[in-house]
Amino acid sequence: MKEIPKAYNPQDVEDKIYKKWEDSGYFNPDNLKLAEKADYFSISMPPPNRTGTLHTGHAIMLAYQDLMVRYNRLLGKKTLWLPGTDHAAIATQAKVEKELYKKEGKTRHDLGKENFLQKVVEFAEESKNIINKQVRKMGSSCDWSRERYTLDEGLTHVVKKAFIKMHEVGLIYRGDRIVNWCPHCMSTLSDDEVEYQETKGKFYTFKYAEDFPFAISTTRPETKLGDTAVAVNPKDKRYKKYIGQTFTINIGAGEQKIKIIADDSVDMKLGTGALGVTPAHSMIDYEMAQKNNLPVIKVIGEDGKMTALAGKKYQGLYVLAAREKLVNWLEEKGLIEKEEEIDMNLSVCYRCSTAVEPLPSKQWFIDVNKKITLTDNKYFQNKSIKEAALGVIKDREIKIIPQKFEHDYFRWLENLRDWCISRQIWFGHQIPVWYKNKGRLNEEIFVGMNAPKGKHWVQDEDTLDTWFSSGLWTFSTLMDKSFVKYNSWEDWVKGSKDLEFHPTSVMETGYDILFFWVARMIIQTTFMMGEIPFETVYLHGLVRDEKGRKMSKSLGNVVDPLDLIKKYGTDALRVAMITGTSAGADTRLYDEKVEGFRNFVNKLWNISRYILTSVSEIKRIKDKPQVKTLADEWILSKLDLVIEQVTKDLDKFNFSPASDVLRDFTWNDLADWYLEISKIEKDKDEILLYILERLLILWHPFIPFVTEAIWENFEADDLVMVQSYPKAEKRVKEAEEFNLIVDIISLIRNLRAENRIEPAKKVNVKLIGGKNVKLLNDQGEIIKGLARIDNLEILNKGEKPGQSVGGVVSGVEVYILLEGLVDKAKETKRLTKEIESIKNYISRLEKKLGNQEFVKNAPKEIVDKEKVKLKEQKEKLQKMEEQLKSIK
RNA sequence: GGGUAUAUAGCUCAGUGGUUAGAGCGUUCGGUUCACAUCCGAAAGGUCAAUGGUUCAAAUCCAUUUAUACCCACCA
Repeated sequence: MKEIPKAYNPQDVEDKIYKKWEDSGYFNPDNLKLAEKADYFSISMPPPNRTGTLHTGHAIMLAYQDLMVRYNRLLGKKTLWLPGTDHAAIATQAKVEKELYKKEGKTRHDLGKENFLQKVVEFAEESKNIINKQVRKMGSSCDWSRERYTLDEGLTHVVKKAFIKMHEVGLIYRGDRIVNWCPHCMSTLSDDEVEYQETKGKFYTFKYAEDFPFAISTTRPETKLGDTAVAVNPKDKRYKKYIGQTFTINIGAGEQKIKIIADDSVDMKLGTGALGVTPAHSMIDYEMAQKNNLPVIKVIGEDGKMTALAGKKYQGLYVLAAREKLVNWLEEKGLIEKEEEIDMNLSVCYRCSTAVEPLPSKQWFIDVNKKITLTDNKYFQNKSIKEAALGVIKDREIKIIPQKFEHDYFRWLENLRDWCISRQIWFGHQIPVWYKNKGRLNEEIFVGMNAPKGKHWVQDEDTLDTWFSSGLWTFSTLMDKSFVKYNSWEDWVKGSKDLEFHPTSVMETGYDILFFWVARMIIQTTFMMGEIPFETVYLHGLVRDEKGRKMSKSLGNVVDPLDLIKKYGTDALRVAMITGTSAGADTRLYDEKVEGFRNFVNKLWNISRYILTSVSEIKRIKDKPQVKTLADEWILSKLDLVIEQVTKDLDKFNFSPASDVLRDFTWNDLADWYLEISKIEKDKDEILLYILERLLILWHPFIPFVTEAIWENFEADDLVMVQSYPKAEKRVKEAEEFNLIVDIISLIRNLRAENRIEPAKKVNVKLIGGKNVKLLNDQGEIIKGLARIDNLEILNKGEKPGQSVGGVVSGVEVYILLEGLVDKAKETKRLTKEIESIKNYISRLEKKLGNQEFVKNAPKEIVDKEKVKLKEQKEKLQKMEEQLKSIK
């Protein structure tokens, strides 16, 4: 007999086990021994950013996905979990820039594009290695042979194809628009990359000039240097007479012509009810300017400083300095009427928290409203991107769990504006567009896979939004890495065997990137493939600290998943993150919680140790062993119920309840009760092994390491990760269960009588579904305190099932209410009560309807309604009576 | 400003119209050489946020209120 350590030590086994898994080749579906017509199950791993290390968000995602993947693999499906990483353009570049500045005091421009990119690539490679090591540490059973990277050759090729195809049908266009500009990253941002911070701001009310007829209000006086109009509400009597007039002012930028325009969107109550229109630096103002044909004057540059158009006095100043200077000047001139402190939301860059500057700029956009028709694509038959992406969720082709997020998804899409996809970043997919004579009148543009022939073609310097490539992730990763042998896109798609795993089965990710990523995958995949990217979206919540706060460096409450793994083991961390939470709900993670599951893992280890060391021979038990006592029958039927419940829960993505059920069975029923019995009633080897074997498989998706480590004791057999999932046997008849309980109670009495259990000690009666036996008097009221078995007269075995077990305590008649597994008594009682209640109701209804006066006088609808009710209740009654009969 | 959640034991959470509302942790008490102190047993602890309504029956459905969280918009 092999020595099994007293306590489970994850550190000793995890790496070894992972290596064993990886060496087995079973992460790769091609190596699974499968039934011929096996279904597939596939998940694309959301690629972690190559920006450093994994955090708890990654850990929870890996735990969920590995759980689903292992479960489906055990079910015998052709299972693929495809790993990879994301280059994360802005994020990665920003990180390297920060390091560079910290270490060498240099900017990317000091290094030059080539040298800088070299550094980024090195950093990204290093990050990848760290990340992949950590993904392994989490026990992820993903197929490393299929690992992909958003910047690898194949994917880059797909990205270009996507751009070109979208351009061809007119979805991608180049245009002048107001974009969100981050002066620090020196790049555009999409609307979703802008965040808001609550800040205190000053709300100034002033006149442009002494002779200007009224004052305007703003929080950003410096932008007023670029004003070309003042907008007022057309209903506003104060200003009606000025509409259409033009005034000339000079606040430092030279002569500015200000036209008074009317616009419904102006709030008459806010400030003076007059709004200075700065077309170049506000989205709304820009729209007004378009409507009214106003000039756009750009007074703030890409570097966040005032431009020449802002006037000599202000040129070159940062916006805040310019603001101060202008306000001082206005004060001197006595033009300021009011200065108020207000709370406002400042737009900031989601990467570097720099204030975002809206700027007019020429960029590439995806048109979300243009209707297009594509051959062989059912989603795009005179449909826009918006409509197609709405349709797949509305038609429930894609299911979102939890469903409440569908609402958010719809609202986001409905309000979606054209998506700006060009970024002024060096690291990423360079836009596949070449120019000749860029910016001149005779400019030529070429869009294609490679540079066109001929001289003087220069490729667009910009790169694509990182989400443009991630949006293609589910299918691009399944296409052959090498496309060289294919002549066309169609050939490539046809020749890529792995596309059999597409659409992927599940997309599991955090709800925080529903818009960023999930929505874009839907958009781009339906467009490129005429296929949905995934069938189900499972969204998990954010991981928070013990107090429910977001983890952040500044709060110092960041939990490193690796620390927890070191302390408690991967299994404990995994199950701690999944238990006690539901889809879309945030999870709190803290030491005590993980510790609790470490204790459980150790418990399972010891249960196994006990069984494996006490049986005479360790072997697999294929068929249900022979039942010798009622305790055997009980534990085996309980196991069946557990299998049934767990399977049902996992199929419905209810992970937490599944682990609860398993834990309850393992700890309360098996360890605390049945193992104790087995010490007295001998000859239970087969049953113990039978249960252990199945229990390990059931637990495996949750806690893969410890289950595999224990499984190693079944030496002759393959890994637990490729066993077949247990199926529930036919449920034993309820009467048997009933008798079983009675017998177990008898058993306890006998044990007492033989002095094998101390008579004074209260007996553990948790055997019944983990619940206590409670005593009721004949009124059905609880007699406080636990049933002392000593005081009970156990019923005869022949007692009719469906009734409580009765007895006498101190002269009072009592009933044991059997809860949990055997709930016949409970169910009977409940049904009887309900039936009585409904009967009562029915008789009242009948009486009412039998009353001629009521039928005559009451409105017809009410009478009809009552009739319908009566019918419904009668049906219900019948159902219940049948139910009651079936129980009896 | 618009929206979406959430509110159940000291804490973290189950409970998806039907008995007497549950679990884990924590607390208190008792035990423990014999698989496990990373253990075992027991107890205490609840106006199910408030109010009103629907229903034969409400923690559960509806409305209002209060509190909290998140998302979106606006930022004149």
